[in-house]
Amino acid sequence: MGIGARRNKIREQRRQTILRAARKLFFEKGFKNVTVESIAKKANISKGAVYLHFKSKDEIYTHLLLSEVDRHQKLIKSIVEEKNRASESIRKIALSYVEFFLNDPELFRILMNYMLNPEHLDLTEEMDKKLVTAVNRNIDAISELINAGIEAGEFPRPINVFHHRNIIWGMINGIIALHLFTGPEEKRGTRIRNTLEEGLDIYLRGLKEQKK
Amino acid sequence: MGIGARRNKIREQRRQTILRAARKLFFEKGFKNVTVESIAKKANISKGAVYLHFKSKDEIYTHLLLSEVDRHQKLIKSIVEEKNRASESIRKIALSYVEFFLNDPELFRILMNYMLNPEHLDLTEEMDKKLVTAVNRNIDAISELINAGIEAGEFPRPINVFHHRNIIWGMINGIIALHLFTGPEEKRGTRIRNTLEEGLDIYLRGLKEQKK
DNA sequence: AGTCATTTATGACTCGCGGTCAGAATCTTG
DNA sequence: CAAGATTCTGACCGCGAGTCATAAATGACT
Repeated sequence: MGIGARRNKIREQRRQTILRAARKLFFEKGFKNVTVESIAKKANISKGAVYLHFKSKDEIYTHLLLSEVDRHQKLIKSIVEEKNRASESIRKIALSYVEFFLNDPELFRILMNYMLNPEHLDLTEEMDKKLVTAVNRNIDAISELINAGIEAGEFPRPINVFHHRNIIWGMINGIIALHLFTGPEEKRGTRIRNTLEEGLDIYLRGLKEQKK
Repeated sequence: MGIGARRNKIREQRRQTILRAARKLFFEKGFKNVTVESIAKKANISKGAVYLHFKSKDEIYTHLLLSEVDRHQKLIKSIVEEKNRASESIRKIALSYVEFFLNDPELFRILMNYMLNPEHLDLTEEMDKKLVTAVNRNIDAISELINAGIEAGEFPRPINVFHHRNIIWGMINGIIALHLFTGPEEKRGTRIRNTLEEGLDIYLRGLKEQKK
C-alpha cells in the first residue's frame, strides 16, 4: 500500500469515527441538542479536527441522512422488483416509509425541513446534489410503479403520471407528518399504518375508475 | 377614562407597534433572518422593551400566526355555512389553504415546524393552547363537512370520520409542502391547485364508492 | 539520526444572537 | 416637588458554530 493510500485510509477511519459518534448523539438527542464540541469529545478528538473532515454540523447530519436514504432506496428497489400489482407495491413502499420514520422520527423532521427550506442547509455543492438525487430516486419509484400499472391495465390511460406521483407522495408525507409526533407513542405505528393504507386504498380505487 | 385604562391602552398600542414591525420583517426575511434587535429598531424601541411585552421571539411570531389562523378560520366558517355539497366545500377549503400559504409561504413553514416539533416553541402556556385550539378548529371543519356529507347521503355510512379527516388533511398539507418551495415561482399556484384538486377529486370519488 | 516541509490537531477566540438586568428616565400621586 | 412606581435602555451574559494561530506528528531526504 502506498503512502497516499494509507493516508486516505486513516482519513476515512477518522471520518467514520466522527460519523459514528455523531450518529449516536443525533439519534439520541435530536439535531439541535447536539453540539459539535460533544461530537468531538465522543470521538476523542478536538473540535477543530471535526472541521477538518466536515464543512459544518449540517453536513455531518446530511452524511448520516444520505446513508439512511440509500439504505431505504435498496429496500424500495427490492419492492419494485417483486413485480406485484402496482397498487400493492405502492402500498408496500408507503408502509416501508412508515417503518423507516418510526424508527427515527428525527430523520423525518430533517427531511421535511430540507423540503421546506429552499436555501437548504449549509452543505457543499456535492452533498446537496447527492441528497436531492437520493430523495428523487425514491420518489421516482412511484412513477415507475404507476407506469407499470398502466402497462398492466391496472390503471386507465391516459393519466398524468407526475400528478399522481405527487399526490401519492404528498399523501404519504402528509399523513406521516400528521401522526408521527402526536398521540400515545405506542399507538402511533398502527395509527399511521391504518390511516395510510386506507387513504391509499381509496385513492387508488378512485384512480382505477378514472375516466372509464 | 381611568388611569388604569389609559395605561392599558398605551400598553396595547406598544404591543401593536411591535407586532407591526415584526410582521413586516418576518414576512420579508423569514423567521430565522430577523433579529429581535432589528424588530426593536423598527419599532423605535429598545431590545429590552420588546421583552416587556413578549416572552420570546417565538411568541411574537406565534401572535402573528394566530391572527392569521383566525382570519383564515373566518373564511372557512363562511365556506362551511354556504351549505354546498360536502365534497365541493372540502375542495373550496383546500383551495383557500393554498391561497393562504401562497400569500405567505413562511407561515406554512412555521405551522409545519410547529407540527413536527412536539416540544413546540418557547411559548407561554396560554399561547400554546390558543395556537393548538385555533389549528384544530380548522381541521375540525373537515370532520364537520364529512358528517354533513354522510347526512346528505353523499358519503356512505358507516365511515370513520376521523380517519378521512386525517387523510384529507394530510393530503392537503403534503401536496402543499411538496410544491410550495420548488419549481418556478409563477407557476406554483396553478401547479398546487391542479394537483390538489385532482387528488381530492379522486379521493372523494373513491370515498363515495366505499363499501357499496 | 537529524533536518525540514507538509499534513493534521488543538483549543482559545471571534461572532452573532436570544435573552437578562442594574440602573436611568419617566410617569403618578400626595 | 418629593417619593414611589412603572417603563425603558443598552451593556452584558451564555451559548454554540465556526476560525485560526500555533503546536505536534509524520515522513522524505541527506
